[in-house]
Amino acid sequence: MPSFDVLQAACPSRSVLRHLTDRWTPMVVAVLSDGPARFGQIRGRVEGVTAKVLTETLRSMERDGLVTRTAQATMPPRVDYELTPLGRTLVTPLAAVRSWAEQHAEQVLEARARYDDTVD
Amino acid sequence: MPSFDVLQAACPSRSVLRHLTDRWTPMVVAVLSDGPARFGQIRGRVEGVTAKVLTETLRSMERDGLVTRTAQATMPPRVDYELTPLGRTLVTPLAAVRSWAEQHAEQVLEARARYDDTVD
DNA sequence: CAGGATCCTTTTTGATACTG
DNA sequence: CAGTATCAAAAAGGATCCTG
Repeated sequence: MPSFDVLQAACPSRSVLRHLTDRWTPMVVAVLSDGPARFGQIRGRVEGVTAKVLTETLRSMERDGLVTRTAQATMPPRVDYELTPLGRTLVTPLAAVRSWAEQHAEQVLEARARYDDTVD
Repeated sequence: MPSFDVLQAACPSRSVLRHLTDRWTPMVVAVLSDGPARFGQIRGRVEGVTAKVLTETLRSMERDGLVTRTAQATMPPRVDYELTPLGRTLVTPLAAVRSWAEQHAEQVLEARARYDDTVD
């Protein structure tokens, strides 16, 4: 079995890492970790995403095998998204990073203020 | 104490998360987790970064209080970077994501192939 | 060696209007 | 409702040349 290494330029794991760290991916995973959700529900919880970008994010996640998309051709339409088993293995790692951001935001903000203060 | 939530548009933790998921940040953290390193060493291990972008990444990390920068005004100059205590708390979470990317790259690649195959 | 300064290309993200 | 299509803006990233 090949060993993947993100430090290597040509390693495919880089494109995987890239997607995981897309702007909205960690948030979408956070929302879907609570269970399946409809497009509009996701959009409502992830403040600030536009429909277009959310669609792109979900499409990319679907392509990578992280979520499933179930559409019902009713009127109005209803589309449900759900994490796949693979996607679920991502919940913990991404939650850790997201949680780090929330729990250390204060310290980072202070560090920035200090840095910007030292006008050197 | 305020509660930070990345799902909220105006929450400062979003900009923190944004930086953590910058293209090169997880890789730089991975390299520095082995101990302090010089600019050139980091650049050598993180394949593909240009000096300009690596400088920007390190500067941003320094501003956020994640690394320290120690310059020696010798000729040629020597600059060492090292994770701060705060930066060190980031090693595990980021390593988990990076590790996920490496360990599931194969599955993701397969999922992509399947998706692209289904030309629907 | 470690960068700063410029210029430029690519990638992402967003605003808006429209549709099955 | 859940998108798509277009257009525009911004941001990130990169190539190249220069310097203490």
